[in-house]
Amino acid sequence: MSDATSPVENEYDVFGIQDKWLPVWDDLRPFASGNPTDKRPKKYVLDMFPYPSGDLHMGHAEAYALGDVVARYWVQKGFNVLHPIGWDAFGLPAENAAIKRNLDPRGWTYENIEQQRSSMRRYACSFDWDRVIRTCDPIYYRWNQWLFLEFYNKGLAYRKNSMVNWCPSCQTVLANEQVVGGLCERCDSAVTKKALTQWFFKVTEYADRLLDDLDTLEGNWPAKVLTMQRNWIGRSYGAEVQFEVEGRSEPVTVYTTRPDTLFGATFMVVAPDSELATELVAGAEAGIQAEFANYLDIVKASNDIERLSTEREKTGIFLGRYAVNPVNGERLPVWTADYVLSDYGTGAIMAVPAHDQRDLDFARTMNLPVRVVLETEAGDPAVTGEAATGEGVLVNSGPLNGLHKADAIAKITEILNQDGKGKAAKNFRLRDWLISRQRYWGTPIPIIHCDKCGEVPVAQDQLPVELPSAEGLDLQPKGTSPLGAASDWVNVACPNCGGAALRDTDTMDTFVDSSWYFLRYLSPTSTEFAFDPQAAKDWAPVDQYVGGVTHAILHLLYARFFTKVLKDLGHVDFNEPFTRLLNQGMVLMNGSAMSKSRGNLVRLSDQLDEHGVDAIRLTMAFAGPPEDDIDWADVSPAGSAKFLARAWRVANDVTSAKDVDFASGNKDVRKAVHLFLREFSANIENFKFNVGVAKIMELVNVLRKAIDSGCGPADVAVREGAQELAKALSLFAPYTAEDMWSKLGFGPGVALAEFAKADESLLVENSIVAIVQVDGKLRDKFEVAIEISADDLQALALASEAVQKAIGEKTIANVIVRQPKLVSIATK
RNA sequence: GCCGAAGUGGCGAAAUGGCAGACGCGGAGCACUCAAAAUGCUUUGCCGAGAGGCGUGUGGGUUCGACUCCCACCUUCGGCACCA
Repeated sequence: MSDATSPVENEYDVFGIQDKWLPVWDDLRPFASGNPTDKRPKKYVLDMFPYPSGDLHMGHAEAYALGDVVARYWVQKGFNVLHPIGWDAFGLPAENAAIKRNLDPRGWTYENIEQQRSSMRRYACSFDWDRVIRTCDPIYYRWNQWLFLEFYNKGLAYRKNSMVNWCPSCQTVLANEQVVGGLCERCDSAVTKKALTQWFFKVTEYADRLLDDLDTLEGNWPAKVLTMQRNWIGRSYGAEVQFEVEGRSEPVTVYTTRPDTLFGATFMVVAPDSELATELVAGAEAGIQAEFANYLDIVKASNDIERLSTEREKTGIFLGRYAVNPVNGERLPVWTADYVLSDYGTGAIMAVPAHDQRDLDFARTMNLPVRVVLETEAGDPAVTGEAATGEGVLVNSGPLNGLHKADAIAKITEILNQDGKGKAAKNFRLRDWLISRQRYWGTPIPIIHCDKCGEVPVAQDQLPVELPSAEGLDLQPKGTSPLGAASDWVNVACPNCGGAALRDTDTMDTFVDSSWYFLRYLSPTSTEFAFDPQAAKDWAPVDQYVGGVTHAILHLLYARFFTKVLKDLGHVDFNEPFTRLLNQGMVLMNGSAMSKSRGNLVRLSDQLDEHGVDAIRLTMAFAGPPEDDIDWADVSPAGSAKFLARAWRVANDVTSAKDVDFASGNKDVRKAVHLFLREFSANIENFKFNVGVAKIMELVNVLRKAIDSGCGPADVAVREGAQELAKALSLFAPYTAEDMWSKLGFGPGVALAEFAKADESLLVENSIVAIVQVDGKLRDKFEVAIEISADDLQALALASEAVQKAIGEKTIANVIVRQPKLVSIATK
């Protein structure tokens, strides 16, 4: 044992304190939240759970550093904070890695989880380790299956055949949300379309609520995320209009947002891959049928990348059929073209080339007529090639003539309604969520297919439907689920009739797992509930969610959808899962995302070995606003380490005894400490972590100066400051803070030490520096009493030599006095 | 193309409409040292010897006063992208 004067005890030893405190915390368990007698108010702080693909990286380090600031802050504000962690453990990367290395995805996944868990412990994350969940555990995914059946029984899970997104490389279908710019989110292959029977969740039934409830999150979620969600849901208002088609008994319904332009329709277009197109062309002459078949082949083969290429020529063919405009009886040729989508609206449109750019482009390509029905300031669309989409007055439109756009929409909708030819309607860009996947490493869908009985849900008491062992299964992607080959597993007796039946062999999209995991943390081991309803009442919804903006649409939309369904099913009593959301930025290196192929990868473990955990965490928080990206090339972990040593020395230099009354301490130092307390809280609560750290640095500078050249290390105000410093630093640098706390004479657990309240009586100012501006420019400043009168302040300002000089020959036009802070003089 | 956000020193950044550049990185200088490292202190927007002037993407506007509010433009980034 070294004594108190040995150099080792008086030096800041970054790695020594890590080794010293880690085992102490393991025993102390400061962040356990499960004590039922805990009377502190509750707060639920949640970090997005990681995918276990290897060890933690710099991005995790930023996310968990910032999430920890929030979680630790509320603990030290006296709250019982629930801050859990788990693993989003199912999914393609594990499966692909398993195939590549010829391993079971299980082993790979659990090894990575252990690796990450150990790194999180070292990183001093303030997680409650009693509540860990892993979505690939049967005890977890059993409840995915339960939820699926809840949805199924409500009619919210259904199976249908449709054209779906297909990734030819992953050999699986993808949800709309997983197609990014026409590419597979996971592997960047060009996504194509394929007709398949797949499971969907009926998100569209909740489209209105998902959109409207975003208003309740205003101010608490980043505006950017709210906008992205609104755009994604994409609600539009318009009308459905019925067109008779010659030779067809049923009219064809089209959707339009511009029913006011109905008199300007000059043709109709149906989506080539729609049933309607196939049906209509069947009644056409043979030549057209052949042409159509050819066109449809071309359309099906094209992927989204080709479709997205800009300035693409419009293509399409005439179907040889005619529709009738319901308002004027005109015959409109019916075309098919791939610019009309089969899965939006009704898959058929009325084309008004004068007032819709796409219709105009098509009309000009195919030499179809263009008729203006809305007079605007723009030129003739047929000549300029620019559709007139602005405001104007209706012409050539019978009863609508002379009306403005909005009035015309109302009027025509009314007319159509009366005549039974149409009605007001709305549409969404949002599509139903395709949740089945043709891969192994996911939650089996708890449905049994029986030739006699059809889809039969697995009984509740038969859950979970456990994923069979991967042993002996060929996981190579081949377009159908590998589970189909597990014959012992697939072949079952129908629960209904007892006859031979087959299990559904698809697995669920892993976004199902993450859509409700925040509830599972509340009772992570329950075999009775997905989540304990009482615990949900106590803790949910999440007060503060922290995670990357990459999940701005998919995960957050799905989790919001689940929450609304669970509310309707009576399982929760709130509408929105995440009350407040913080999106942290990314960690870059030299301006771009880190990657092995770019050669700019910075390894977290290397950084931790070089600078220590605390310096890395502090650097993450201090680099800038949390929403902004951090370029690791621009920041200085060495500078952070230097600062931590400086802070540590302050605590080490304190010589006064603990448990003293601070009232006798140096007034100036005390004032600085209490001003710090006030500002620091505000900064943290407003996510200005970088400014909060700057305030800590200022406090250290004040204390350093007080010790070296002020009141000295024995003054109790220095102790007061050092104690609050250790507490505040604990949010960013838990090891250093714990060691400082120990130097100050306390037992382990600075993370549980509550902040002192700012003593406002110490912050009362009796003088202030007043400033004087002449024509908006600062010309003088001087100290004045806080209660100075406006007249006195003005007199002082005008008497100032510098002010006189600035005014010079000019005459004073106006003097504004804001006592005691400011005098503003305007001249002319 | 449409929607949105952002432009402040050499760099990361701060600033309820009221002292622009807090805090830090980097730089310069000094002290301690035989020396170096570490540490501490001073200094550091630009131009100018100085007085002083100029400065928050550009141009206007509102205001006694604008990084902050309004309009237009430029640039960068993000989202959506044939959604009728």
